[in-house]
Amino acid sequence: MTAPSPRALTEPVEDYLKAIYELERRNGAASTSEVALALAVAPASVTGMVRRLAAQGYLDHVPYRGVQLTAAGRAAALRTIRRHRILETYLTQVLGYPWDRVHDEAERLEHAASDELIECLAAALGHPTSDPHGAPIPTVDGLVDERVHRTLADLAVGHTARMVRVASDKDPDLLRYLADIALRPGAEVTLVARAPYDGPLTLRIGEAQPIVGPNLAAQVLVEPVLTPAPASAASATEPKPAASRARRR
Amino acid sequence: MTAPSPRALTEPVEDYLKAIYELERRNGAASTSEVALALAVAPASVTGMVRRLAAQGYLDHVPYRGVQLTAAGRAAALRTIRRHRILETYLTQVLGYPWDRVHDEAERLEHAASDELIECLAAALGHPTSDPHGAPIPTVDGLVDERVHRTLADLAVGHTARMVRVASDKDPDLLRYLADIALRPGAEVTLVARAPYDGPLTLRIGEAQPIVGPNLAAQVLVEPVLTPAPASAASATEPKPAASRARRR
DNA sequence: CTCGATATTTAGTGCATCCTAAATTGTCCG
DNA sequence: CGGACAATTTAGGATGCACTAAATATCGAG
Repeated sequence: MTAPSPRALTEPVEDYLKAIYELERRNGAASTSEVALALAVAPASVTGMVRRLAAQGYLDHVPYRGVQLTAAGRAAALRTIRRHRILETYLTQVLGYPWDRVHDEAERLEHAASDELIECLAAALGHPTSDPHGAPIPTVDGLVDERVHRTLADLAVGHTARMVRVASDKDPDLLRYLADIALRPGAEVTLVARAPYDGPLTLRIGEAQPIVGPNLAAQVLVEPVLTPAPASAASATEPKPAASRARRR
Repeated sequence: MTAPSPRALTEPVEDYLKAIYELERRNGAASTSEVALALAVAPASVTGMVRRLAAQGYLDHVPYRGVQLTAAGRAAALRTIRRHRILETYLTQVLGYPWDRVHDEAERLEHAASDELIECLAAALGHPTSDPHGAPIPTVDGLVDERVHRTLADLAVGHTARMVRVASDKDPDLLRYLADIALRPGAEVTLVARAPYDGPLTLRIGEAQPIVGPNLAAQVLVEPVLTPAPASAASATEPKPAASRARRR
């Protein structure tokens, strides 16, 4: 019981935890400025909030070094993510809500909907395990299959996936290139690096030289390849030993 | 254009406007302390908020005298009420959401849902004109049929209605009494007075002496009787000349 | 190993919203 | 008409969360 009350997180708090969770998952660590970028707030604001969240047991903060979610923080983040994805799924599948607005709508509703409503929607949907973008929906007790990534945008740095399809109408040049060199059935891409938040990615396709692509990552569908590289291969969230590129010392 | 931006009302602001609207409709006026009672905040807080809302053109405030919604304020209140009622209807009818929790859920969602989502839900429901409690749902352009009241709780002071049915399991004594003396088919009740917020009511049934009842008003279904008494009989919201018992001078 | 570029934190503020306690005003009764 | 009492407003704070500007720490280059 590090966290105080059961359902008393403010909207900003939920957003911070969610963003930190996502950064940790994708980059292995979350720095002040990355969080600031993700939430579109000033770095100094992040420092302040981080201090408070650390005091409340949602994360560990080593000044000038970075943050790590605690179990409580991860649980809170996952609950918010579950809400978000259930909502997106419901809005899309049941209400036929327009694609381009589903995300923002869910972003606002996720803070207002009760757990009860969310479970009600989940039931109506037949307890889906992934949202319309293919992202996994955490279970009620906070378990996610972290290995499921459906687009390049969801890949963690250092991980490899099998490219499945490139579906987009924008940026036809790069897409043609990708289709040419990479879409031999089952081609594999490895995410070498990524710009701070949702910027361009650096990819290695097969054994070729790494290339830098603009961010159409969300258009490239992939299927995960079990990478032995970075130690852990856990599917749950519990004891996840601070992934690949967190600097020790 | 008295109100500044289109969709930039905070949650507290929407709640204040909604409460003031409801008080104005039911009592003909809204005093600081009634608003405070309705929102469970200190009277001093109401004064402060009222000052701000008046400055922004949502209401007129005569210090020590009370508040009146402006057209802008009424429009904002009605939009929130529309959201609330559409949400309640959807939760109840489509999701089978438990009765006792619909209200609170809608209360939170109404501040987060976009107009677009609300219209989407309304369409899915076939554009209902009243919510599960029988309360009228304002239209998109802010029109309500103020004459529709389905329970005694919705009756304005001074108005008369025909009692239709008493449906409740609690307070059997009073109910039996009501059934005895008042439920001759088509008996009429007039609301003489009501306690500050949702407290007991004073009713006159037919020509009998007024009686004071505890608040089971929500259990007594009524059907409106057009009362000629208080001047206006408008069905819209626009030029509604400050109902019955607002003290002039 | 020192220096500078960059990341991070501290300091000092602002705004929205709430609170309590202390004036102030309005009303109504004798 | 003059209080007394209730309703209301003012004064003075507190909290959450954001911001800017000014320190300060870290890290990679030379």
